[in-house]
Amino acid sequence: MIVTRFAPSPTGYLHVGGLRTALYNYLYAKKNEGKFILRIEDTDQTRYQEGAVENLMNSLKSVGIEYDFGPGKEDENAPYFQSKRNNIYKKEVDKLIQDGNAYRCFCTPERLKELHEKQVANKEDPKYDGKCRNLSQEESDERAKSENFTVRLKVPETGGITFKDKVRGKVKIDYSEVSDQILIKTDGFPTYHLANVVDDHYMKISHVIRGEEWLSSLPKHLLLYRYLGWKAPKFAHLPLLLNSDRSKLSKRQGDVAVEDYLNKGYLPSALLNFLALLGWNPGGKKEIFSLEELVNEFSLERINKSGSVFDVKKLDWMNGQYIRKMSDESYFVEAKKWIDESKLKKDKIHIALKSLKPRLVKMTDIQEKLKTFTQTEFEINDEEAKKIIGTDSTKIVLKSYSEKVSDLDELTANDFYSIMKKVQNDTGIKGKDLWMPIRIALTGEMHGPELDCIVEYFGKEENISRVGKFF
RNA sequence: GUCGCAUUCGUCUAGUGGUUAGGACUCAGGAUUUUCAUUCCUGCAACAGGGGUUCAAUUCCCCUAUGCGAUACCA
Repeated sequence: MIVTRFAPSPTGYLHVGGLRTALYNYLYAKKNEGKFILRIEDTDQTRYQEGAVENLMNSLKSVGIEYDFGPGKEDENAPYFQSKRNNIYKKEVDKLIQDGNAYRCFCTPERLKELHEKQVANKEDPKYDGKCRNLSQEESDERAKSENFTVRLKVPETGGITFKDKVRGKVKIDYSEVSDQILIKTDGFPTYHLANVVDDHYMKISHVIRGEEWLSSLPKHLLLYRYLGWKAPKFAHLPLLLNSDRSKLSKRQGDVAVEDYLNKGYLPSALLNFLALLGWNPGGKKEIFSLEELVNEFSLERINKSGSVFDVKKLDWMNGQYIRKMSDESYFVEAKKWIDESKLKKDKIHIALKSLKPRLVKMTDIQEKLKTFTQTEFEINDEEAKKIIGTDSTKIVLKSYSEKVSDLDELTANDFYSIMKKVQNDTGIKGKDLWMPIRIALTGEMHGPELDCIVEYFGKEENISRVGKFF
């Protein structure tokens, strides 16, 4: 049984990099008919943020990534908050200490800081010097009664470990590079390393798919599995998402929160598609994939090794593709979330919306572009437009147009073309000189949606009144 | 500093011991469109550098450079 998990710490919002990690875990589980778990890693009390968990879960939900087990979906492996699993960690740590694979450390933060500075100054590897490593059982027990202490992992002094990563292949790290990691903090909470290994074991995680920043600490994790007598899961370390200058994707250079992108009018499906292809691809020339297709195509073998730049331009393009690909019905539903319907003519709202469909990059663009239809007063700002609207030829066209529209009972897109034909015949004016005056008189702009949509939207009376102002 | 990982057009990427190194985004040009957008076509543009191995290396090995990550009582 394939079981994967996404294990974020609730420090604020869901990062797009986190979403990609979640997505890969989800895809791999679903592809193999396994389970996908959400676990909240909230062992650092100092970083706790009000509402962060809700925010995280909302973001996941709104992009359509659903977990099989996790907060609110408990099974026998619950709870899914690390802060509520302390008794489990305690038990395992006691075992580690008893077996001599971990030890209490009574060093103060001050001493540790001093040690670190000294090592850096001497150009030594900064790592714990092992002062408390060989304390006798009696001394350790005795001091534990009155002193604060942490618990450290006893890393072998010699040798090393070679492990296989599903993405990187063989990686070799010497134990001399690995410090005696703190497993339990003075406040009694476990560090990531311990909690992670213990939880992954008890939650029967088969594949750990996580960011590359964890690759270097894998020896510690593997050591824990060994000391605890557990079989380690398979590991896949993902390449990082980068800013355009190739630094780690950060808030300073643009949006990183999933909710920011959603609020800006990127469609969840487009965001997921885009993210999926950052660091993975199925090999063909196809680029647009539904979530279902991603599930079918996904494989760990095709994950790239190097970091990828998050290019918003490409996301923009992809979002546009998704908007255009939508059926009109679902597009209307989506579009209505982004507009103030009361400003539009109820019976003609779909005419306006549809004319905008090929013109949108993000759903938020719709508000601005709708102005063509909603504004009742406008000034002509474009110099060329001003020139065109003032010519005699324009006045002739508009007058003729107005007269012909007046003869109609109703003005539809179809009528519009036959009317324009007549205007052309009567005035002898054609091409740009014929069409542009109508557009400018109606909208004040040189550019915009298809004229027939605009004309039909406004209807007979408004066409006459708008055009009438210019001759 | 040390250790680890990485390196194909500006960006995302495909690919191979012998290829005109392919696609997508961006950009430029063109076609369609009464405008803009869409759509379509064309073009620009890459195997980090140096050594090996080999008849042949972008592809395999080593070194260098560069980038990133780790080196926390953060995850």
